[in-house]
Amino acid sequence: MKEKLIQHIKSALKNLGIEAGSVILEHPADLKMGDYSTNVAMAYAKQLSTNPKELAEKIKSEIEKENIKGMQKVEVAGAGFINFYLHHDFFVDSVKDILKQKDNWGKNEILKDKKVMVEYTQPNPFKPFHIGHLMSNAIGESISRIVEFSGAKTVRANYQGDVGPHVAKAIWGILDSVEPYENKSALWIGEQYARGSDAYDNDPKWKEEINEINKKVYDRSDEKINKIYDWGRKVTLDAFEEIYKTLGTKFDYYFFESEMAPIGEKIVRENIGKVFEESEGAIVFHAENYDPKLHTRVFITSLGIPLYETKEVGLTVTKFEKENPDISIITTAIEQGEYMKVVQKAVSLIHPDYESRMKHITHGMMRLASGKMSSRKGNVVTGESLLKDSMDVVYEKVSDRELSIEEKDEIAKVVGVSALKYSILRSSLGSDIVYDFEKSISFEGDSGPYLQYTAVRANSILKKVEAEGICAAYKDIPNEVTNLEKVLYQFGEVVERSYTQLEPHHIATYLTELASAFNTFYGNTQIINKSDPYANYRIALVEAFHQTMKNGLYLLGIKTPGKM
RNA sequence: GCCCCUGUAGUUCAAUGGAUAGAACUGCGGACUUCUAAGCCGUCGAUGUAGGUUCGAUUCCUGCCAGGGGCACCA
Repeated sequence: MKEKLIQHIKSALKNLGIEAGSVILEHPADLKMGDYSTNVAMAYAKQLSTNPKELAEKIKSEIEKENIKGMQKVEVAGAGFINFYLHHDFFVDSVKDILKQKDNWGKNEILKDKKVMVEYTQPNPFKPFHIGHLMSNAIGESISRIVEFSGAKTVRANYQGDVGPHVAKAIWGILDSVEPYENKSALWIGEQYARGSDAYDNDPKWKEEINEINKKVYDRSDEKINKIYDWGRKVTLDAFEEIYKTLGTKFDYYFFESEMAPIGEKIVRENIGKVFEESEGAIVFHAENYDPKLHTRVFITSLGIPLYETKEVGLTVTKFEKENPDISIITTAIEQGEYMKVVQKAVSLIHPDYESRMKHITHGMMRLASGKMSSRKGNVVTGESLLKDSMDVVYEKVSDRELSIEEKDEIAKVVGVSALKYSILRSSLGSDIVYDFEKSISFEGDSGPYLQYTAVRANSILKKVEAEGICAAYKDIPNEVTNLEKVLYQFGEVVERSYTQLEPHHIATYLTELASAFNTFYGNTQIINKSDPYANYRIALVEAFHQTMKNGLYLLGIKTPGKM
């Protein structure tokens, strides 16, 4: 409808002798002011040195001549807004359409035949999976699904730091531990990392030991260290895999720093003199020569060790060579922002055709309401513990319901994950998220569980309807159009907007509005009522709502439970 | 010092240059007791600051203030 209407407005303008570049069509904040609204009259009034209201009236009569299907009336309001009111048939048709499209409802073809690679999560073996990884995962998974809904083939990638000082610190802790390591968990390895990290900062002797281990990890010259390394890498990666399963992520690629280092190093060395330069014994990139806002970074140290920058070069080139994506998206915290600009500039000089295809999405950092997180103080909130706490709260809430233990476990998992994911995805990506367990993991109001709960209420109506053998029909339609209908059809537009801005929170905001509209409808209307001729249409409406909520939650990476 | 991000109600967040700046939580006040009350209805309450551009600015530009991040061998 939106595109069609824009075309009609453009041709109306053309008839009036105005060549319109872009036409802005929006949904008025208040549904009373129409279903769509445009400001073109105000925008072009000056150009024609005419009164916006008069121009609006002219445009209105041009549009009325067209007799657009599904349009009930056109009005001029305010300073010169043209408001469009859709016909009841339009809403009924969109409900029908939703039930026809089912799981495909909301998809578009913006990225038809395109391939998009999304890299996210990036936890490091030997270190805990912390809240930041949870954030990146929630955002990256949602972006992946939004891109998928926009018609692209999505390739999910994870990039993990399996070499470097953090590994040496953990191994130092493991070696230093009096207990045998063989049956220990990823959690325990995380604790050893914290001890090693502490040791590194507090005693030059230990620092020296850890540096020594780091070298051995690189060149694999020490049998004992190799054994611990292989064991620890597996244990932590397996633990991450469990978390991905809970979160609902399945990666197509796992890239490791150990593999990217030699690839990147080769590329960097081949481009010395062209892109990179030698300076004080190190290989550096003077990005400020290309963009004054960027800065110089070291890519290979004076000791010849490739840094993170170099590995990133290797990773970027590897991604393009393996999959040749039309768009390559990376999701990380904002702290990587400036760094990434420099690296991407360097890559662009080597491969100009990659430049416009690389996108870096940054999100804020998650911080604790009660002071800073620090691995040394031991007040790190790991992703696992957070997930577990959230699930425990849900389990407690459903404990007295008549459900089997398996059902309760599943609900705890699905709703617990939802509470967390929603609290991350509800806000735009720019700002930090202050994590306060009591407040941030909310189960009422603006929250994931609220959306799920609303879907569950709809689902139980549908289940009952099915049992009683009543079905959806469009024969008798109530006179009044509900807000629910006015919100439902907008879903597809919201998905498009989420993609063009790469902002999942638009979905979250929309779903909350949708749930609220449904709950109002639910509270005021008895839906199952055999003596009510409108009952069949209302059932269709409930079904359309349930489908839309389910598809929307999917885009947030959240499952829709049947009961809760 | 330079660069990037962010400042909206008591709190956590929305608002594609537009109409009376929306929600949620909290506070206060209600309804029904029916298909799940994790729900519904009402109410109190906000654009950091000073300019500029515009018919119109929370949104764009500039200065200032505040918070976070980054700036040569960590990742």
